[in-house]
Amino acid sequence: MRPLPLSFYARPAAVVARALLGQRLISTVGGAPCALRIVEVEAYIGPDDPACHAFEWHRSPRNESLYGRPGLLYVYFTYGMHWCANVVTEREGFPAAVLLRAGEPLEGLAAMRRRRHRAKDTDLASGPAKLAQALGISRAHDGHVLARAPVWIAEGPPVLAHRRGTSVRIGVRLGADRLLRYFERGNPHVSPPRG
DNA sequence: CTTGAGATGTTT
DNA sequence: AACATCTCAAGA
Repeated sequence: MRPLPLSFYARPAAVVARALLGQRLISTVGGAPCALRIVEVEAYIGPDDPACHAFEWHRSPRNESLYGRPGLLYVYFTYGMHWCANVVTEREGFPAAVLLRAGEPLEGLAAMRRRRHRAKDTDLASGPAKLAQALGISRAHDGHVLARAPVWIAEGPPVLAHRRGTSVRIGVRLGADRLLRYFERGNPHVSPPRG
């Protein structure tokens, strides 16, 4: 399927986050095509956001991709064993991104189950590290342009506002006042809490 | 359904 | 010491 234009990502991170709900995330890592419908995301927005990895313009080899052009993948390693995938947004030089938190499996279920050992379908990609693992995304894909293989996003039916839920971001202490998590309400592939 | 602990390594 | 997490086991 045809990738979204890179101009899609050159907007405020919260706008891109909401627009990403319902889009199709595709991976051909490892050869087998896999596709997820994006059902949960979070925005991390710039040097004033204490939960953003680039708070106060912090810059290091780890988060270099955050400062790149919109449409790049920012992949980071966390908790000693997990990878998480973000989409860089806004403009080059301004660090803002959308964390891809959960997806509903559409294609390539066998390959995703292989990478996710014993997972039920609602456990294949219902969390950021699960999603990255299901699609085979890791360090090798940090800085990859989301407009070509092996990872890209194609157009899908958007999640309309009345089906959308909003909450604080999961697992963050600083910046916990901001409502920057967006998800499709009631979808069992969203990570808890699903309300 | 919930809670709690352990795994594991990079960054601060 | 904290961390944008997951899994398993145990309890309600």
